[in-house]
Amino acid sequence: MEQPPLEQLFHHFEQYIRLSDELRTALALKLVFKSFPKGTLIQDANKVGSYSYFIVSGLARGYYLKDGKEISEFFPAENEWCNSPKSFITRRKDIYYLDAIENTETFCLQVDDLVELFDQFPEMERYARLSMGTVFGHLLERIASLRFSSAKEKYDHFMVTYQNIHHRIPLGMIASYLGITQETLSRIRAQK
Amino acid sequence: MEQPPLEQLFHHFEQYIRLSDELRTALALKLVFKSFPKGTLIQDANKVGSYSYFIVSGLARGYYLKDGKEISEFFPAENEWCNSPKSFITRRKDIYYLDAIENTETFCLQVDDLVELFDQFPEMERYARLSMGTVFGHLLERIASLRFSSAKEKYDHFMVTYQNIHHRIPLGMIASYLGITQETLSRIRAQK
DNA sequence: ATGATTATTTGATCCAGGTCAATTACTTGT
DNA sequence: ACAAGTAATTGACCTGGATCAAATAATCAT
Repeated sequence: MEQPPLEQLFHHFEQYIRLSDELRTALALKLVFKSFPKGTLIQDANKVGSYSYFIVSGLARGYYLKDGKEISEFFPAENEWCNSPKSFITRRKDIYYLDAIENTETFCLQVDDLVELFDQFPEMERYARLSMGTVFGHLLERIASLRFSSAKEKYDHFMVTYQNIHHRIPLGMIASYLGITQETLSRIRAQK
Repeated sequence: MEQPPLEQLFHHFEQYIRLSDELRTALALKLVFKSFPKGTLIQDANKVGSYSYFIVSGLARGYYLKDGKEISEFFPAENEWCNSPKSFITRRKDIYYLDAIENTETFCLQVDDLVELFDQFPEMERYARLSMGTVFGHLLERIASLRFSSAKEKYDHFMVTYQNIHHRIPLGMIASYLGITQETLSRIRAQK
């Protein structure tokens, strides 16, 4: 196997904080490189999600089951963390499954190790706060977009916010993400 | 005027971190007590929202305008922070207005002061990270609830998550929060 | 208290998008 | 390359909730 590209992850951190050599070393010791082939389950809703995965390459999906159907909720891609947020924070089970839409390479970090890092490196707290702020913004955007009245408006908004990766996500998943049926989405796409 | 009830705010902090005397003093110096009579604007979307308000008593509302109509987005109440999240973080204008649904008493904190606190007190970073986690969970809940199929389901979910304050929020605001018309909400309420 | 303003309810009509069903593309493994 | 499974499209029909309109109830200022 290749040398895992830790530099990519470090670069991500440095968008928020300056990484000391000590912190680099500590991170390198705790991160485990892990690959998920396309279609594989990354996180099972029946288990506590004690891991967070930094995606080096590939594309994942968070979803839950409603009336037996998979409802897609988010699509973490390269340079984003992928986890079951509530489960990771509260250390309890939550409703979210995660799976790999594409072959996905990740660095895996255990919640206990993260907590240790928080205790040892105050700048990690800062990183967490600032990067959460980014995700926070996305969530607010998402909430606003979900209330766009028409299916077309929702789809248009999706195409803008996910312009880099929308073509990598199957239609059915996009439909459930938008809260519309795939038939409707298919028709919206047709009439362009 | 009464002595502002700083203890209430300190108590809130202590749900996440232990407050040193130094941090208490620093907070006390930076927080400004401010009241908003019912109906008053707390934050104008045409200005950068450089303040965050900790609500001591009362009830507020975040909303934005869509096609000239007010769309309610969140209802911060006692012991919660009230701000225009994206504007506060990015220091740019955002779409959100905030107003007081009831007479509302707050402690006001300026973003620059908060940044100073982050630099001086690492435990403030931790507080921010942990309390953001709480709000994060609420947002995810909210996103899930917005996709409940029927208007009735959405309303039922609202009644559960806002069980303590739902009776204090006018029907029209609840309707826009749920993304349905007030007529529909009125009918749902009638048929119980 | 009283009129004026604002919020809520109730009724009638209509359409966007859901459901059900069948057909046509794509994938994927052998 | 082919069969089997999965994903996307297309068609016909129907319903939940939107819209428009008007009546009633609640709140507020004087």
